[in-house]
Amino acid sequence: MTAITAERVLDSAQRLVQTRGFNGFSYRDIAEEIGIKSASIHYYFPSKSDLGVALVQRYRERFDAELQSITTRDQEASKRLKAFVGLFRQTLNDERLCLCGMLGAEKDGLPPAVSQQVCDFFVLCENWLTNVLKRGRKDGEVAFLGSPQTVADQFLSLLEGAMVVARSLNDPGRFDKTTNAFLRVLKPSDEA
Amino acid sequence: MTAITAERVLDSAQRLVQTRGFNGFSYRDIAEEIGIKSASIHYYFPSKSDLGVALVQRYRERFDAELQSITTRDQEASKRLKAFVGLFRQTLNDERLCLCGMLGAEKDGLPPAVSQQVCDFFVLCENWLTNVLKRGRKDGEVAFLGSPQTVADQFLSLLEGAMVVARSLNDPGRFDKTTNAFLRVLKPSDEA
DNA sequence: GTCTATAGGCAGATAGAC
DNA sequence: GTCTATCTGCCTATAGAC
Repeated sequence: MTAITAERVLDSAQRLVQTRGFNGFSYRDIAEEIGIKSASIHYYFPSKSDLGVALVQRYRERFDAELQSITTRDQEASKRLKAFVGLFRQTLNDERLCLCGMLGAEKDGLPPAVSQQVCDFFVLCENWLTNVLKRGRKDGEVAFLGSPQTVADQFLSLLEGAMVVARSLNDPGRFDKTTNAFLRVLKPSDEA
Repeated sequence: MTAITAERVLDSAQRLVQTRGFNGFSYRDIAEEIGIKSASIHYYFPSKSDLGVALVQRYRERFDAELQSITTRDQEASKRLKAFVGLFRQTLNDERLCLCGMLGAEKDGLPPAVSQQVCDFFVLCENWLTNVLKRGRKDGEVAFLGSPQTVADQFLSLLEGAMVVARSLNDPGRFDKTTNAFLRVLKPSDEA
C-alpha cells in the first residue's frame, strides 16, 4: 500500500528532524530505518523540500485536531492550558523536540516552503492560546497582566524554550517545574 | 597572523551556526566568506567537532565576561535582569539565535563534545540568574512565587524560546513584548 | 600558514528494469 | 511501488608543495 509506506517515511523523518534537525539526517537514514531503499522515498517525496513540507503539514493538522479535542473536552481554562502543556510534555518524553521548535531554529538552513509552514504552526498555537486566555479571563478562571496575545506568546515561547533546555540538560523534570510555575502564576488570587 | 585568521573563522562559523545550525554549513561556506581555502581552516580546526567545541567555548567565555560586567555595573536586580535580556536581544537584532539555543536543539546531531559544552552554557546562565533573583528577593527588589532556581530556569527558557518564535515569525517585537511582560511580573507589588 | 590536488565517502536525485 | 545502477556534486579530511 502506497499510503502505509508514505506514513512510515513521515514517521521516521519526523523523529529524525525532532532529534537531529532537518540537515542532520539523510534519505538513507530513513530508508535503513524502515527497511527500503532511499530511491523509493523519492517516489513519495521527490525532493527533501517536499518531505519537509509534508512533515510540517501533517504535524500541524494533527496538532490542530488535538487542540479541537481539548476545546471540546475541557471547559475550564486551566485544564485546557494544562492539556496544551501535556502535548509538548509527551513529545519531550519521547526525547524529541517540538518539530516546529527545531525547524524554527534552523530557519535559514531550510527550504523556504518549509519555514513558511512553521510560521503557520506558531500562529495556530498562539491563536488557540489567545482565545483560551481571553475566555478564561472573562470567566474569572485565570488572571494575568497584559494582553491575552502577549501571555499566549509568552506561554508558547516558554514551552519551546523549556523543551530545548530540558532536553539539552537531560532533565525533563525541569520542563515540568518551569511550566507548572507558569500555570500557577495564572491562577486568580490565592487558589494556589 | 595565525590568531587573526582563527578568529575570523570562528566569527564566520558562529554566525552560520546561529542562522542555519551546525549541519547547515560547510568549511567551504566559511572559506568563501573570509576569502581563504577550506583546507586552511583544517590547519586551525582539524575536525568540525574541534571547530564546534572552540565555538561554544569562546561564546561561553565571552558571555561569562558580559555577566561579570553586568554584575559590577548594575546593583539593582531589575537592571541586571534587563541587561541579561539585552544580551539576547542584541543577538536577535543581528538576525541570529543564541548559539547554544540552536545547538541545544540539534543535540543528537552534534559531536558529543559540543553538546557537553552547551550544557555548561545553560548552567552558567541559570546560576547567574539564580543568584540575581536570590539577592534581589532578599533586598525586596523583585518578587516571585517559587524558588529562585525555578524562576531562573523559566526566564532562560522563555528567552531561548522567544528568540526562536520571534525569528521564525520575522517579528523581533514579539521578543520585546514577551520578555518585558515577564520582567513586569517580577516587580514587587505595584511598581509597574 | 596557505595553497593545490585529491582522496573517499555520502548527499540528493534520476533512469529504467521488474 | 520498489528495486539496481548511476550521475553529479558536495562533504570532511589529508598530503605535500610553496
